[in-house]
Amino acid sequence: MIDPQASPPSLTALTTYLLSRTGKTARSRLAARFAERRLRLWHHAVLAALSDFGPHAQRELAVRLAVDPSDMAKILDELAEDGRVDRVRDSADRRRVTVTLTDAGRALLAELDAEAAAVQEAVLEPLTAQERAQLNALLSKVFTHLTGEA
Amino acid sequence: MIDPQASPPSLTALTTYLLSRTGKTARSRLAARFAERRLRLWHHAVLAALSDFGPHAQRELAVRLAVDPSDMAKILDELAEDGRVDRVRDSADRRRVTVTLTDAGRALLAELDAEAAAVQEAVLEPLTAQERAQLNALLSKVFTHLTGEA
DNA sequence: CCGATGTCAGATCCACTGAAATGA
DNA sequence: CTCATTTCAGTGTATCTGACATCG
Repeated sequence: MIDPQASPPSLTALTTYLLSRTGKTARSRLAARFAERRLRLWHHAVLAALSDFGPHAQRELAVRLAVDPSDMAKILDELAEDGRVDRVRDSADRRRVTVTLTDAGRALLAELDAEAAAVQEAVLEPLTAQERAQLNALLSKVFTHLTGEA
Repeated sequence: MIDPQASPPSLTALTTYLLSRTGKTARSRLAARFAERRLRLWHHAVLAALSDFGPHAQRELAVRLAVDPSDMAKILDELAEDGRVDRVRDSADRRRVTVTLTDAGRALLAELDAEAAAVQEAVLEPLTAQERAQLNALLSKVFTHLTGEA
């Protein structure tokens, strides 16, 4: 019986193929966990951005995360509904809305970070600590290259 | 002026986040090239599997590539329409269809392989040959782990 | 059982509205 | 001061894809 899982060698020889496949698996595993909370990966990204960089105008958030502004509005709707973020109309420029992380948002972020760490642990399980550090360094180089050139 | 591209550090510290992002970029770049030929990534995967392993029953192809059998039918429709594969009814078991790569299919595969190599070169550009080998080895470990456990 | 067709949900993208600021 | 233009948040929609389900 042939192993039905065996991928074509000419594809697995491609580093970008491995990158796509493993990345997709990691992504979908985390998405499945978030879905149990009725959340998506963007919710995590938004909370992380607010935590790392402080309050944002809504549009800045969209630009920073490379999300369509219209989609950002929906994401923030959902977060605001559960009290994870505050949306405050700017008094100087009344078109703008400043988005702030609430305590409940910080609490949620901590939980989502833990989920992400758990998924990462499962995905990188066969690697030693040193190998994980290597992998992270290599991917960082590639990531910086890709985001910087655009 | 704040760099609008800067991703949240708490996300870029996650190896799985880097995996997802770089994998998605690589995937979508290649998909964009294929789209100019009115092809998708699955077409490449199917041709590669046929080239690596020889003729398949349609269902084996679907299992091997982890594609839903109903979706495999559509992919093969499109490849057969352009004469890239032959679908032959098995004379012994007339329910089964054996899929074979044609010469035109082999020619297309060579072109798609070249496209994939070009995208990979662009993505991995900042890495030395040694680093690329390291990255491939690490990802192979992770990939084998992920596909083997499921 | 196998292949084919159809349906559904999710994500991305794009066009548009209304309010508010800006500048000629 | 007025009018055209631009920017912003928010709504709605078109499209594409992948997963699923039903039919022959």
